[in-house]
Amino acid sequence: MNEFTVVIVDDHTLLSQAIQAMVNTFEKFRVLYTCKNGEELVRKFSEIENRPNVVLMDINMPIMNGIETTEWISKNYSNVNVMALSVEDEDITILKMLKAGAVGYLLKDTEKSILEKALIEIVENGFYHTKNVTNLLMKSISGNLEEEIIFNDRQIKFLKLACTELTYKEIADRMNLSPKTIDGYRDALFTKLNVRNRVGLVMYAIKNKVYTL
Amino acid sequence: MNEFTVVIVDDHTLLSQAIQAMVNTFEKFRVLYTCKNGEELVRKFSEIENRPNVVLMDINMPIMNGIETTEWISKNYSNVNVMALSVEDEDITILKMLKAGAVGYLLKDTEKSILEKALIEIVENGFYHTKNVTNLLMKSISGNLEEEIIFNDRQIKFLKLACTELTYKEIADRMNLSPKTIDGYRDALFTKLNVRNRVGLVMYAIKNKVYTL
DNA sequence: AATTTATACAGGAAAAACACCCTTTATATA
DNA sequence: TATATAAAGGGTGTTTTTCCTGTATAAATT
Repeated sequence: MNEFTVVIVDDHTLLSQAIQAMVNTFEKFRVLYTCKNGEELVRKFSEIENRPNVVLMDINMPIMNGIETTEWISKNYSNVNVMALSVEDEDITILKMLKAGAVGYLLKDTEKSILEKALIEIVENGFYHTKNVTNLLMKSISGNLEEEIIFNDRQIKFLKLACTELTYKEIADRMNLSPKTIDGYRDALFTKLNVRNRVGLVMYAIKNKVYTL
Repeated sequence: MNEFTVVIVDDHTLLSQAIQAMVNTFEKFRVLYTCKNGEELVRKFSEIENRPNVVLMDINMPIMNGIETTEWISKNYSNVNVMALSVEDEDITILKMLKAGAVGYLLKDTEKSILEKALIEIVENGFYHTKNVTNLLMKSISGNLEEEIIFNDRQIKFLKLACTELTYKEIADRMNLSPKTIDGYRDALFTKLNVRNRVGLVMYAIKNKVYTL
């Protein structure tokens, strides 16, 4: 009997267990165990000999998120297939997961039958891509994709503080820098992010999860 | 054979179907059908004679959200029990659901066994409250709870515009008001929301979903 | 009829934010 | 070794924001 094994990583226990129940109804698949976050998966991988064929990976998780975890799996267990299972359909997030090594990306509002089909495709062909993801990949190779903006540590720290009610002077104090330096940081980010004022910074930070509510 | 019926309302199809599979494994319960949002539930309630004993209700949904839907059910079908099933553990949200008539509030990171227990409690006793919810209710009656802040239409419009990169002068234009009036709106909200500056307004608006990203 | 309450708006001052241009000092890198 | 390049920060000026106090008017209450 040819049965494939699945591990589910999601911090929402109920969803995790519900998906488990669902996957276990699929003829060819069986759930080995579930994890609440990436850290738990790393631990289980070292404790348990039996490695799964497929990992169903949520992205937004505390401690160690889906992208980091996928990178870790790709690096250490390249024969384990990771399929992302997320509510986010932001291009950048999807690309990050694919770059991290995910071989599929499903939204949480897909049908049961699609999940089964995707799992089968993955174990048979090594990947499953929806139309959306394929289009995204096409956009990506043709360069029609705004590339990810990279920040250094200080910029991130500044951006986070800019999302508080502190004045720039107070931010300078917190970062042990001259207010003039903060001026520079701000102006550079205005240009880089193409925004006019602090509200633009705040919105960017929130939308791109630099600042978490 | 004494079987209770359940309806699931959630816009994430996969979760919806997975919970369905899970609930169907509970001895005493059977899922009648699932809905993607409140509107669909209203339609199904009018089309299908058989009404469920319990509705498992997500809160964040497009078109008609969990709170509105719960209100509708409470008003029109008081014998149908609504249990909220959400990722949000904000006091205000929970209270809104309870006020709307929900007889239980479970977070999505609870255990399968808790869900079953909650369902049994609800059909047997009419409610199921976790420790968190009970504590919240206690806080509520003792008045140790910051009450919900109410805004009028113009304040909401202003608050939304304050979340954009427009200056107050530009906001005044959009609202066909004098910049000085906008000054007044702003200052009143600063006091009301207890914030120092525009970032405070923006953060409040986002956290309380006055402004949607 | 008198009083409160809400709404719109004015003037003015001080603080903060924004814009631009320029210098120094490391650290790479061609 | 000459030359970028990145990071910190000074100078100056304008605009915007923030914080006051105060007025007028209409609607709602007492």
